[in-house]
Amino acid sequence: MKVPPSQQSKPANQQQLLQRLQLYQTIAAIPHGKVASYGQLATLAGQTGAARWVGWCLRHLPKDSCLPWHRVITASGRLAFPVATAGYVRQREKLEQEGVQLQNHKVAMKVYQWQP
DNA sequence: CTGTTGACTTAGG
DNA sequence: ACCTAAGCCAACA
Repeated sequence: MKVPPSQQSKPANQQQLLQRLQLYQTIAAIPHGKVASYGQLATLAGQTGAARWVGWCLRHLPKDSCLPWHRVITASGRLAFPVATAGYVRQREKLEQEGVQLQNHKVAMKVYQWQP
């Protein structure tokens, strides 16, 4: 059965946009001085198992975004950026600025991980 | 439409 | 604790 393009115009695109917005909202909810993992955020945003998608969204974040992207780290407590890269340094500075200390390039998740 | 890619995760060795 | 392999999802060529 054929459907005119006018009627099958998809909110699918809009739905995906809403998913991203919900992700942004979730990230914005991370308290000052706390951190969350990619997988954790994916789950909270309703996209369980989409940790890599979260990474994609952050990479494509608008430059003027005010999201606390620096509070997002890997599940093992490491920063997603390779050590000694510009991104790593920026994120680490912002975290330490909030009182989140790193030891051996790792964050103590037991202490700093956000628990909603 | 199929194949790659990546700011990831988890289970095994 | 570190390395590898496989799984995961959306975006992109």
